[in-house]
Amino acid sequence: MSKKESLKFHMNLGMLIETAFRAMTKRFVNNAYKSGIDISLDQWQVLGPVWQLKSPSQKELGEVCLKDKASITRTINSLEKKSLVVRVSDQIDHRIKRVVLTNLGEQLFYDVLPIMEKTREEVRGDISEDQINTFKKVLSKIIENLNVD
Amino acid sequence: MSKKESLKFHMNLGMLIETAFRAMTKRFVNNAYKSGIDISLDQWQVLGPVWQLKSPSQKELGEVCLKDKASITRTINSLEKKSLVVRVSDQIDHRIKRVVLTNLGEQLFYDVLPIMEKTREEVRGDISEDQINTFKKVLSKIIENLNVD
DNA sequence: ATTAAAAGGTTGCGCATGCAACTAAAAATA
DNA sequence: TATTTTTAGTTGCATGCGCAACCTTTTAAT
Repeated sequence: MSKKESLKFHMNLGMLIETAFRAMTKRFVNNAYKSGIDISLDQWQVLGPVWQLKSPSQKELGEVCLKDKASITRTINSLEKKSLVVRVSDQIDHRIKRVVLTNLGEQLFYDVLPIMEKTREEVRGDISEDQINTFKKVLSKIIENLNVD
Repeated sequence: MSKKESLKFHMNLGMLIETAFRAMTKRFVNNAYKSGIDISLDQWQVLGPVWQLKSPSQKELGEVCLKDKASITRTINSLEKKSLVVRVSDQIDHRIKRVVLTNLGEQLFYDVLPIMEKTREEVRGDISEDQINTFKKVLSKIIENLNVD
């Protein structure tokens, strides 16, 4: 067993999850970078739902992305700075700001899709469908276990 | 299916991992807090190895904890500020700083152990041993898939 | 022995998170 | 209608990560 493997062997569940998560994030950002696209994971996590939901409010985005409203505010700021989205005040309810994709944002969205897919394949590698399913089931179970609500 | 469940249903692998990881971290910190102990996950992740390795260098800590040396520096700063560890220059190699537990640090270590264990049990809930094993195997596989080295 | 290269740590920068306090607008209540 | 409560979003603060530049000490090369 190599030194690296031995280390991994001693990792507990928490460290394994953290390591896997960071590696996945890094790989995605890196794959995008190699395609000349500068986008962070959380920006992508927000951009997707903006495309999908068609000018959602920031609150809706927060719910779908499972993110703090403060985080949404800041991510939208970044996306706006890059001219990928714009904020539009809701005509009826002036508290609400709707987030709308620009042409540039839509373009980028379509450019990132295959990168996302490629990353997904790299992550899965040759892990069997069965194992992936159990894996997801366990993750959901863990989340459920920790959900007090 | 409740709204929350429906959301979870649509989460992809990455989001599941992220959510689970954050929930676990939060639960650990919270359990510690409820026992009157103020410690963050990463502080604990470093404190453990300090106890286990007996005055390791910061470099060694970084390797075991899978953390950036910059992160180690800052975490040690925090731990030192709390008087849980001290830095001691290596007598032979003056570049190296060894991290040593204080009595207070050792005390806290022993106090946190059962909290760690409790958190672990809460995370696992009634997930079967088999499923946990597959789960870990998949995580290791993912990490391996993304490890270029 | 002198110079060059490598190793251990620290610091600064950009970015992301969570929490709490705050503003403005809308809804509920009296 | 006037007042209170709730809701959507923003901002400030503390915390953590990763990367790159930097300092100091040690090791390697010539």
